[in-house]
Parts: sequence; C-alpha cells; structure tokens
Amino acid sequence: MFQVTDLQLAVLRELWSRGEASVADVHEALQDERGLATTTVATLLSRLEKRGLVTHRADGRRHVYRALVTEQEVQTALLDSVTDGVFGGDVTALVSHLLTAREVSPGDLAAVQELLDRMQDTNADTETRDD
Amino acid sequence: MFQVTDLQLAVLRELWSRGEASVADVHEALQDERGLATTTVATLLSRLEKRGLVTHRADGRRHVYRALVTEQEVQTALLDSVTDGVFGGDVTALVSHLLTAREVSPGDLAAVQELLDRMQDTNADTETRDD
DNA sequence: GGGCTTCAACTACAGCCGTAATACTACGGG
DNA sequence: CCCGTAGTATTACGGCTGTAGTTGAAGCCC
Repeated sequence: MFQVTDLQLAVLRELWSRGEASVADVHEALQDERGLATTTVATLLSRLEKRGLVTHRADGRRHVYRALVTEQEVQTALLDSVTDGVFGGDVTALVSHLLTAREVSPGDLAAVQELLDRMQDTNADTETRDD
Repeated sequence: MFQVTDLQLAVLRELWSRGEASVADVHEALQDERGLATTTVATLLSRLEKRGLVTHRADGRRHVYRALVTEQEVQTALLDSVTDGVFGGDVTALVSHLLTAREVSPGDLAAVQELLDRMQDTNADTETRDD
C-alpha cells in the first residue's frame, strides 16, 4: 500500500521537506539528479494522487501538492517489508547486518548505544512497576 | 540490480534454503501460501535467470535451479536501499525507528546490546593499537 | 481581442511483473 | 513404433512504471 519506488520516493521527499509544492517546484528540485521533463513530474504526481498518497489544491491554475502519507508511515512500511521479507522478522539479525555490512562510525555506535540505554531504562521501569 | 519483488524473494528463499530446486520443488513449496500454477513458477525462474540472479543445470529433462546471488547480497541491497532511500543514510535513525516502531522484546534488546558490545570491543582494539 | 505563454489533461509507448494457457518435445511403456 | 505423460518454451494479457509528446484551455501583453 505504501510501497513506493525510488522515483516516487524522491517526489515524496520533496513534498515532505517543503510541506507543499507545485509541479514546477518538484520539477526544479529534481532537475539536477534526474533531469526529468516537467510533464513527467506532473504525471508522477497525478499517479501518486490516484493512489491516495498525495493530494492537491488549486492555486489559480497551478496545482499545489501535499503528501497524504507521512515520512514515518513510509519508513515503517519499507522497513517492515525488508525486515519480514528478507530477515524473517528477526530485528536483531537486521541490526547485526546493518552494523557489520556498512561502515559504521564509532559515533554511530555510540548513538545506538545511547538509544539502547534509554530503551532499557524504559523497559526496566515498566517491568519494575508492572501495573 | 539485486532489487527483487516479494514474489521473486519467495522463490529465491526456496533456492537458498534448498541449495538447488527444480521447478516442481519450488512450485510445491510455494503451493500453500501462493497457489501458483507450475508454469507460473517456471516463468518466474526463467525471468530470474535472464536477470542473472539464478542459473540452472539440466537433470535429464528437468531444470534444476540454483541461486547466483547470496541471501546476504540481497539483504544488503534491500537494506541499503531503505537506509539511503528513506532514512537519508542515517543508520542510527533507522535503528531507532526499528526499535520503537516494532514491538521489540527485552530479549531482542539484549541481543542487540551484546552485539554492540562486541563491536565496541573490536573498535577499541583497532583504535588502541592503531597500526 | 488576438497571439504568446503557461499550465494541466490526455494519450502513448516500451518494459517489467504477475499470472497462466497453449504448444512443443522427449521419454518410457506397451 | 505409437501414445500418454511430464516437463520446458512460447505466447498472451492486463496492470504499473518511467518517460514524455500533444492537446486544450486560461491568462497576459500589446
């Protein structure tokens, strides 16, 4: 449902970062990396709208688009699909793969550690006073 | 390149777990969850072969397929695409999302913690005697 | 008001995917 | 030697995607 392709994602990112954007806005933003025609961008937005992922309001003759799905929702959808699809739902395996296959800076490690500390605290809390 | 769909993944998983498998094998394995025709499975395997993801040897008249990509490679490809595509390459953000959005058992947390410990040890090593 | 400009809507087309029917072929049994 | 059977190869088709041209309409400049 929230499964989106690379290109669709690029468009959505633009909407997320701007809040609202006209076809021309998105076109210009993607110009460098993609070099698409304006009509192509318009087509993409239309299709995303048909799928219910974005919507638009009219500003004079211009269409100003806005995402209907949040970045979090798409993150969750894609991440879940990878977790379940190729890691058999094993979160640990995924993290392990992630931390070993990519070069992870010590800073990253520290950040994850800190995150983990916070979660363990929360967990301990709920377990101590389990009401 | 290693971007694969859900269904293709199901087929690959079968090959990974069996090492080798005939069309009939894969067909039967997927029968329950998918209920595909045998020819459909054959088509899928042919297409995967055209893409270079699998290959086959002839066993009499039977084709016995074997994956040419490892599970790790596909894991890496999909995970990277999610990491870069929707988390801006931020590993920490991804892990954070993963650990908060999904229900993670204390066991999982512990496992990740342990993994992290090992990595930090390794890191400390290389940093201490940096030759 | 008529032409130029700017938008969006419609149309197009190739490629891949899911799905499968049909066609072809080799092999084993009688 | 012929037939059924088991298996592959070929063909089909609708849907989605990437990509964009063409058409149509609204507005602006003289």
